[in-house]
Amino acid sequence: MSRTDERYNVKETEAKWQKTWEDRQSFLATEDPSRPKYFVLEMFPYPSGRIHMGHVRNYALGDVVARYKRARGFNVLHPMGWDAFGLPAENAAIERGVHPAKWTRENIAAMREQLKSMGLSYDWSRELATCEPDYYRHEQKMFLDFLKAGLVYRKESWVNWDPVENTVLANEQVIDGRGWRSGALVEKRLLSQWFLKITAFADDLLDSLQTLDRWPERVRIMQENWIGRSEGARLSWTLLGRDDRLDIFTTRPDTLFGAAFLAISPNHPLAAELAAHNPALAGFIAECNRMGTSEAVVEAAEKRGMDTGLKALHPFVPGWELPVYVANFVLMEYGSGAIFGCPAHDQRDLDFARKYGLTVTPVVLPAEADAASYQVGDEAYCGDGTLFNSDFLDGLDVPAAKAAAIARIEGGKIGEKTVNWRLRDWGVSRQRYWGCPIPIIHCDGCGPVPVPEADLPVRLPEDVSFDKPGNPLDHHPTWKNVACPCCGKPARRETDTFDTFFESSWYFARYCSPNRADVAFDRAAADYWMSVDQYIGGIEHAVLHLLYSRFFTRALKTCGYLGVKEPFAGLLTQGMVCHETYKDEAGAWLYPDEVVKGEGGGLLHAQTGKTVALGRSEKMSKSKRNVVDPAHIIATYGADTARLFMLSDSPPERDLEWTEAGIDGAWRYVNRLWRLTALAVDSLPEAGTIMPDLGEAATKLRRQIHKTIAAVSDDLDRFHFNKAVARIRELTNALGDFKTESAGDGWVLREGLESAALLVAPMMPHLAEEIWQELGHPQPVVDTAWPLAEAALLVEDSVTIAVQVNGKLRATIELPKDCDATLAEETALAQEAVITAMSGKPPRKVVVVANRIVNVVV
RNA sequence: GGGGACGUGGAGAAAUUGGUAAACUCUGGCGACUUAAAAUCGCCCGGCUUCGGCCUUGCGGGUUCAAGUCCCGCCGUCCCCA
Repeated sequence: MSRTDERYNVKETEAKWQKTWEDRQSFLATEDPSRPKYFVLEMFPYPSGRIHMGHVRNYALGDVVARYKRARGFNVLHPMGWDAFGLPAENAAIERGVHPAKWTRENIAAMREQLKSMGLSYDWSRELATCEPDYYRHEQKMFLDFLKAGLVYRKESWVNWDPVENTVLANEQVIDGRGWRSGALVEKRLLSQWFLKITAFADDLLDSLQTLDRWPERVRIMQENWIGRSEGARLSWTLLGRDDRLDIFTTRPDTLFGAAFLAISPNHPLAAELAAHNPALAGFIAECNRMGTSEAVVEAAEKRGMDTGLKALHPFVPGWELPVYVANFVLMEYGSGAIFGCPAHDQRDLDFARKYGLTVTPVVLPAEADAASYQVGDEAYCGDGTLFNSDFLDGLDVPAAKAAAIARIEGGKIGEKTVNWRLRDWGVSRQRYWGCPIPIIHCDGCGPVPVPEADLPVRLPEDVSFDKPGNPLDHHPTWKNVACPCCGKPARRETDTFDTFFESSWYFARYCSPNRADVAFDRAAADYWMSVDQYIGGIEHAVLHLLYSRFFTRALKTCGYLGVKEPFAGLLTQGMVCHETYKDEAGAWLYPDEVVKGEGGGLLHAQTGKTVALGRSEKMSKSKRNVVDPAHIIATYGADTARLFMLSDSPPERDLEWTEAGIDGAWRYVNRLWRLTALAVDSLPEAGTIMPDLGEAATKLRRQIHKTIAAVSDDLDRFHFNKAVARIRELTNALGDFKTESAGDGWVLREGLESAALLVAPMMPHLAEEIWQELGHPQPVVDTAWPLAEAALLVEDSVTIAVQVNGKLRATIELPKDCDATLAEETALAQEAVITAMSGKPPRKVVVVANRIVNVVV
């Protein structure tokens, strides 16, 4: 049997190299101050039980970066772990009677095997799972340290309460106002909850975005909007007939002379007070509270209000009384929960004024408008202009008027310039079992008391039952009954657990010293590895996870845990993996493997033979059944093929279209490169032979080899993986077409195959190792340095230049590189096609761009 | 409503600072090998053409010797605030 008849044995080969790497401990990371470090991290998965294509893409991308940086001489840290707390485990417990801990640990074991089959270069000795006490004990300590540092407080806050399940629901578990499982109408309840003071760092979280120059612009913009800094003024108004005053926040103090009303939130204390004696108002407030209070709902809803009968006195105009409304579009959480309305220059205020017949006085005059005739119709004017109708502000532009109004406010001691934030403090209490216990004990005498550090961790009891609705920690017979650490009297443990974003806010740093039991971080190790040099994951975490982690890192720095304040120096947000969708005649979704191609090219149901309707390509999701199981793909084609497909065609930040044809194409390439090597290897000179004299064709191929090395290196540096793949394929095509006729030819072919193996190794590590070994190298690729391009081969001595006449391509000419402009011009003008195109006219101008183009203008 | 991204062949996509549009791949077509098929290999594949060329990067303008790339105005799709 000749070697060409052999097939590439994926299964054996991939298993062999995975074992080799493991035996050699190739990816074990240790601190080594003599080498530059590189910390590359992919967002750790929730252990749902099986990996999906999104994981495959994420981890394939990360592994390319890790292996490439390793080959380039960096000391690489590339760890993996499990975001192991969360609701699905509790759902499994309720639905299938399996304990969350068992369910989670089994899922982790299954997914670990799946990840290992991908051949990823993780240091598995650093693996962590957030549900284990040796992980979460440290975050209980952090919480207590944050408490000492004044970064934690307790306050009452509204939650979604499911009265049937006796439990709190996350916003996404409330569908059309009802609990997702029970279907019961959700109630709002006030609960005492713990908050982390993320707003204490609002300024720095915003300003430091500018230093994150290796983050995508759009993620920075999203965070900027989320933090939402706005400058304005706090202003307190006198209320007629009352001793107290009403504080409002405004970003437009310049428009105070256009004020028509004041409005307070339905949840404002003043509203509650007035409603006590006013049933109509109480009814209106109740109605407002049935509507959601999110900004989105408020924006969309009709602007409605009710006059309280109260009057407020204008701060600048004696005797000017304004009505005070309760209005549904004023949020208690923003500013002070009260505003003044200037209808002419704010759309919401205008809608409101028109509805309730309030006066609309314009005070900002647009540049071209006439002061005498200017009026505001259905659209408020929010642009720049000159103040009028405004007493001491008349004639000023908007910024100057703001400053002048604030100066007058401050002078009168009725308010001050202030900055307001959209960002709210982070409520971390969850009324859930499967999470990290909050280390607090409630004592009737002493109040909430921190668990003494010596008693940490507060372990989650495993002997719980999910028979009853509600939080199992609450109805555990003994767990919550403890003595107060202060007075020793009977007290109760906090039964709330942390939001699971808590665990993911510091896991990256834990990888630096995951096995230290006594401390969360070994300072020397953390100082060496942090920050993460490249973080890779989905755009869906652009705001919450990334912002919480940035906050947490700052809080940890404040408490002396870490030396850095930014967790992630570089960020790559990958696109989704999409697939076509299919529906049968009844309109039910079909899995891709239920669909076959018919004779005429139409789609048919594999079993019934009935027509299948093709839908648009969408993100793979269980509900639309447009999913392909990575395990099946890897079992059939191998990890390298799956990885190659993930990296080919689309740039990483864009969505990727999964196709059967595409995976076939990747599979063909794997075999092609293998076959090319297997076929050629016997006729090649030994590895390490000195370069003989080369013929013209061999020299040309060498140039291409070294240009490819340079280009692929550059592509990988910039995460242009699809371009890198294209260039390696181009090189492979050239190697396949190359005819070896002399010893020199064989030498260059070897150089080409070796280069292809090394270049492709970050993407297809198993195949690369196999080829590399086949080519006679005893040392694996994983311990081989990245190839370097010979600079002399990157420069061409002649270049092809385009010749245009009036901007239209007429000829191409071959010229020595960097040649004289005169030579270029003369050669260009001598071209027959150029002469024809000029049709006898003399050139008016000739533009010569060296090594690129000659443009003749006639 | 506000903020952002994107729009290039039948499809995914390439195209340093404005400088030869469509690299690489998929699909499709033709052919070779084969008893046949698979696999593999070779050729073709934006449109029109009087075979000289002409047109073509969502649409309409503009700047420039030169625009996929820059500017202005539209249209469409997607994402975030949610």
